[in-house]
Amino acid sequence: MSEHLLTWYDAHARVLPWRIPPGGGAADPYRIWLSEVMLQQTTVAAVQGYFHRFTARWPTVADLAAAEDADVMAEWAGLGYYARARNLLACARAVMADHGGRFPATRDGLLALPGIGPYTAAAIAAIAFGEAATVVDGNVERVIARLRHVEDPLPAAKPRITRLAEAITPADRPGDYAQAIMDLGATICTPRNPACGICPWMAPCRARAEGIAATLPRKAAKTAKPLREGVIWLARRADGAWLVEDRPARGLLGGMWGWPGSPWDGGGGAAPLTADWRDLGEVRHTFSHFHLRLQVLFAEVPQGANPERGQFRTLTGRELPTVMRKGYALATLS
DNA sequence: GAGCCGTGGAT
DNA sequence: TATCCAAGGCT
Repeated sequence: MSEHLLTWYDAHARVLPWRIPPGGGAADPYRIWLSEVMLQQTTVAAVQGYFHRFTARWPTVADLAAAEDADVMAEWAGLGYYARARNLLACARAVMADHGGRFPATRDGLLALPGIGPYTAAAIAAIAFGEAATVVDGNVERVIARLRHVEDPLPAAKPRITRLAEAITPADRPGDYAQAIMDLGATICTPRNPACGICPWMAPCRARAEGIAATLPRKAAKTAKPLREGVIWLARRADGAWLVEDRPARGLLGGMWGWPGSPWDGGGGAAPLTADWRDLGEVRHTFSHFHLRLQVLFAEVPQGANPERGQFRTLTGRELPTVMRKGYALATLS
């Protein structure tokens, strides 16, 4: 069965910057690792530019390990899930300090590194090191649920789906097979309107036979996102610098810069300094688990301004996470 | 196991 | 406008 999928992949593999062609030569574990971390819960289109900028600025794992934290966080800004960037640095430094500058060549060895979980470890082991490790991402969950007619809802069905995926993972061409089954999910076996008519696995697919392919996999119902509200204060000094503060190292937007603000509980708060604050309106943003509405207050402040919190920094806006960029855009465009 | 953790594009 | 969801990991 895998032969059929690989034949399809040989003809339809997408060309991506971090990918080697089907049957191609040795992959660079650093580039595979970097791309896989960036691609966690993130689309190919969103990753492309970031991957180019990171590899141009830090061509090797040694370069990245030696980088300043703030530079890496600023380069990651806008891509989301910022714990990935913190773990990226921790992982690069662990590779240098504990592994002689080379990534572990096995799934189990990779799994011990920060930011590398079951999926990413299997992907690197298969693609960069030729280990017949089984990748189970969202694509594979969907493909296997349909192929093997798994009606139990996710995430409870994940262990069973993993076992079913392992049972059909071939020993031949592990890296190509891993990318092939994910490509199948991304381009043919899609969530809404799967193109079963041109699928290389149409014949063995049990959900297709039952006529319920598009309804699988089933998923547990999600809870509604609550609305949180707060205020942010954007102060621009006479020299053009902006008042920003370092957010706590962990948690939401951890390690990133942000505007001084109230707690996001609707209760208001105190401005970071006394000034003639002007109401610019509001910005809205949706995070993974809540909606946010922020009132934006803006003030021009003198060069000698002495705020109670934060530091004045020269900004382009691109160093900021997206929700903070929205405030910056409101202030600079008005 | 379940909640936390971003963002932008598609529908 | 609301929802889904994309090469998940950590606690």
